[in-house]
Amino acid sequence: MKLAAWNVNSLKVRLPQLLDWLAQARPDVVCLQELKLEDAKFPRAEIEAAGYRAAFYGQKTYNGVAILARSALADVTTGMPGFPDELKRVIAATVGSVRVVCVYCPNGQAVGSEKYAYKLRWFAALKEFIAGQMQGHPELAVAGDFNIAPEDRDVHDPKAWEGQIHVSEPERAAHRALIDLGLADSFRLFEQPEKSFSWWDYRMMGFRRNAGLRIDHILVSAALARRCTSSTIDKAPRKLERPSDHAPVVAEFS
DNA sequence: ATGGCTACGATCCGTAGA
Repeated sequence: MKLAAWNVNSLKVRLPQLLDWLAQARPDVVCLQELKLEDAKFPRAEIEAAGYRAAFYGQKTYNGVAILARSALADVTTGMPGFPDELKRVIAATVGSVRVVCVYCPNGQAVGSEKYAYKLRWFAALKEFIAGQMQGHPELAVAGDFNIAPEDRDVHDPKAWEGQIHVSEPERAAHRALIDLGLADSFRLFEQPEKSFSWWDYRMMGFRRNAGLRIDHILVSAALARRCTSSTIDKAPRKLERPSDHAPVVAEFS
């Protein structure tokens, strides 16, 4: 099974790139973030014509998540129980024996801001939600845009970013709390090139300078980690005209 | 000098992202 996560930064704008990428990469399951469209405008026909079923949870302008799969999506849930949120950030579904949780974690804007406090509250709720999901689902993946670079090696310029949003210690502690539930960062199960990132700023020629962050992750339970045969970042779509600022991350399982 | 793009929905600028 090939599982991917991609923040497309507007599904409307990126749909042609997504369809091309699905045809080339042929993932079995794809977690999408930042659809930026309401459910009535979800391009269901195009996605189905590409061979995928879809569960989606969208909203206008901001946020919005979806799970695409070549086989059936069962037990679809949206949001997190116990954490009412108007922002559409979480959708989960079972594909085969694997529970897939697709997340678009809050950005946080700036350390100390109201949005930062919301980000930390949100991650506390995510930890509880995932702990619950793990109860009934030994094979579990949490995939998406976490908006946290877990370690300095996930940051192009750790000095410049020190203490900033995406790398601050409370954010990294929130990420570690997920790992401590018994999840593994699939990317770090394997030897990886130095300076591997999944997001690059549109400004300042960020991609050309490889001035990026690794903030998109596929976290896997122990049972799934044992089956994981690769975990990579596909930079090809970031090189296209009018790209998303995020690249897809991809993990394969035996 | 702390912004520089991009997307969006509102107008030709503000909000948000990361």
